[in-house]
Amino acid sequence: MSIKFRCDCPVTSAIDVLGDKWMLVIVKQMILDHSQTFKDFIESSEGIATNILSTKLKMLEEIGVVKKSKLPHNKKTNLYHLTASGLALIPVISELILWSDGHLRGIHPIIQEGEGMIQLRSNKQAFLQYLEESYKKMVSEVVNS
Amino acid sequence: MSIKFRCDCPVTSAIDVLGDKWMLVIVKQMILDHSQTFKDFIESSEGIATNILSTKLKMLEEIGVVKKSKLPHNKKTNLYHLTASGLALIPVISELILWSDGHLRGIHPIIQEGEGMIQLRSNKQAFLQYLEESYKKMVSEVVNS
DNA sequence: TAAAATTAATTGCTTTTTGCAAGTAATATT
DNA sequence: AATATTACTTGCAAAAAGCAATTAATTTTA
Repeated sequence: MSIKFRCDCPVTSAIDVLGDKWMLVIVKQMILDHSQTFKDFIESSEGIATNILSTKLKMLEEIGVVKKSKLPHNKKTNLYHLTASGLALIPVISELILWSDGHLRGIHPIIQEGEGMIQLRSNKQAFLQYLEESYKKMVSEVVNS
Repeated sequence: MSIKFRCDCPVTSAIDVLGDKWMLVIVKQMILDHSQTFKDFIESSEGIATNILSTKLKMLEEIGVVKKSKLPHNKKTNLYHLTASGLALIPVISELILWSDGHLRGIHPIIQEGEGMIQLRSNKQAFLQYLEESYKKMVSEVVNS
């Protein structure tokens, strides 16, 4: 099924493909938690259902954010990794973290204040680079095994 | 109706309140188009239905992103303006523009390349400041009339 | 000042999306 | 060979989104 775009606005178009309850959450799990298998996503704290995960991973592939692969010796486990387009969502994810940190605590006080958030606050650019590099390193380690 | 948060992750929490087809589109219309009345939002190119606009404006108020007001001499027209929390979404909106610009043209070639996008590419920080200042100026001009 | 138009909604109904529970099929482990 | 794991699919229920029509208050115009 092809994607329906409402208009030519870049913001609206991004929301047409990523604006639902799950697409960016899955991308976040990849960037921050290094989730890469179906099981990894299922086990994370948001509790996505298997049918929805299956659908959303296909959509992420379709829009070019995620690439599916397998390791040569394992015919069962699929690996889902971010493409360049997926890695380019790191700044979007980071700005959402900063916004929640600054403006959502009033109505949702338990938002975590992890090491990542502290680093992001003090040096955004360095943190963006760290996320990208550590993700790429993880992928290369998994693929060379 | 109170908001349901899935967990303590700042990204997921932001998506719990803003992650649907309309919330950030409405915020975008305020930031980029200076939409402020019910009619302004209805007339913009995304074509939101009146019942959905009504619901979403209430949600934006509830989470503190928007404030509703009236001018003293006009009892009919409501004005919807961004709060500090709403203005703090400018970086999120800007990163969505940059991502669409760089990674969505392959599947959606008609994405506009306006003056704003060119400025955003060449000097992000200056453009963020310009958006905030011009929005604040618009509000103050409307309120002093 | 009465009629028409505008603004900001609400209501009823249909379609689409999301979510749950159960089941399945292939592969891997014990 | 039996059991467990991974990655799904299917059927059904609930929630959200969307359309069309209506409403009520206010403002404009004739």
